[in-house]
Amino acid sequence: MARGKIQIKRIENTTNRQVTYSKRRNGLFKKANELTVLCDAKVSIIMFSSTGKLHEYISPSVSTKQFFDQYQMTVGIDLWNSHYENMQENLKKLKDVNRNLRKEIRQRMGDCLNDLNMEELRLLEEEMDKAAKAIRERKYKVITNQIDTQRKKFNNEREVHNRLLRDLDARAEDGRFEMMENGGADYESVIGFSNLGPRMFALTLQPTHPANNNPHNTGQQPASDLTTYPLLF
Amino acid sequence: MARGKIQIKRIENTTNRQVTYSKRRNGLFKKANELTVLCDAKVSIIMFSSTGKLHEYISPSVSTKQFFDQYQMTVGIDLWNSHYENMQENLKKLKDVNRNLRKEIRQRMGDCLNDLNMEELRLLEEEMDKAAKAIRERKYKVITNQIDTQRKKFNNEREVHNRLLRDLDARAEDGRFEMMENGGADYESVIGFSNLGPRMFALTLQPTHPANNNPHNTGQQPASDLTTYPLLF
DNA sequence: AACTATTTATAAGA
DNA sequence: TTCTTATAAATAGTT
Repeated sequence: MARGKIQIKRIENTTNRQVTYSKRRNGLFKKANELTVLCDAKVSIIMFSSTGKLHEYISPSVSTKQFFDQYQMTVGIDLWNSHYENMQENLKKLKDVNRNLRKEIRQRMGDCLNDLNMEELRLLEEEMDKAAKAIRERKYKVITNQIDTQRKKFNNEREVHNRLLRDLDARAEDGRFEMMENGGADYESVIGFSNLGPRMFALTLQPTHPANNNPHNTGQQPASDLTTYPLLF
Repeated sequence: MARGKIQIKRIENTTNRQVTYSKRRNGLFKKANELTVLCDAKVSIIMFSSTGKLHEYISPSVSTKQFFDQYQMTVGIDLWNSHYENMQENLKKLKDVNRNLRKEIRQRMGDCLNDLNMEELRLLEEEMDKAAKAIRERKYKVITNQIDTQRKKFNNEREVHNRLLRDLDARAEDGRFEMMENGGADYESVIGFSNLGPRMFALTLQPTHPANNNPHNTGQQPASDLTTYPLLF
């Protein structure tokens, strides 16, 4: 446009091309800015040189993102929706799977049986029976474990108790000897005390089955269950 | 820039501003296009007028989305990351819910019972019993519906059959009279035919219970169920 | 980068 | 809106 007209076609000389790019880019940005000011417009220019270098002009008081957002709103198309199409697809699939799982649960709870045919109902019933059996077995196992724990705890306590009683007994014997040496002053009380030991001992050891006397177990399961304990340990 | 220099500041006259916007916009786009061709560059111009109108220039052979993508890559910031993160969060939540649903189903199938405590097991068993009952009831209803349908079908067929037999019988009677008049030429075949009617009739009507002779029902349910049909209709 | 002859853009008017 | 045109601005080629 000066010192000779030029054809509007790719400039083959690289240096020349880059110089022109630089000059005209500045010209473009200057014009854009003038337009912004004169006409109260918002302008965004983004350009990549042939070497891939980025240059950008944007009217003051606007961000690139705001520009994109406004652009999308105006055009009415979500440009980066395609980015998320895959994800959106996944999301949809998951929701579907979810819905089906919920339906299956409802069927296993006895609802929504209307769209099952005879064969499906039969299979479901079979599965339910099998599952119920497994659940009962598991419940039984949990019970027996609890009982086992209690039994061990009780055995341990009994052991301690026995030892204490034996100690007590021994001391009572010693006490009797002491009393005899001292005369009958506190005799009665000592007799009472010494007799208490063996009686308690008998009471505590009498039950041959440990669980019968365990307060933690009483009421937790029916009496008939107790007869099976020996088989379980 | 002609017929007098102007100040680069907002043009207050609206018409004037809009005219200038239009003229300069064309100028900008022309320059952008020249730049594209001359320097082998990619240029995107998006502008909004003060009235909100959108105008866009983009170098040929590039889409706006490609431009945005390249812009993001070059700038190194994902402008729509927040979109993405939100979606990812949703995806994760759905997967979690999904996992829990699957677990619940497994529990209702009798697996994965280990992390249920006594009370949970008890509740589950109760639910299973209730569900099993509902399923059995539904199954029963489906059976009775099937039987009802078959019964109606059979009744209809029997009705048609009876009518056919009556017609046949009547015709056979006429035929016999005709034969007697004609002499014994085709006598045997006519006798055979005429006898077939009543015999078929007897065979078909003999069973007092319709379902017993219905081929669609045989094998679908045990014989004992058949005795209940009269109660169901 | 700076210069400058020339082309191009455009403000104002029609 | 478009055309015209005088003039401002941009810029190709040169230094």
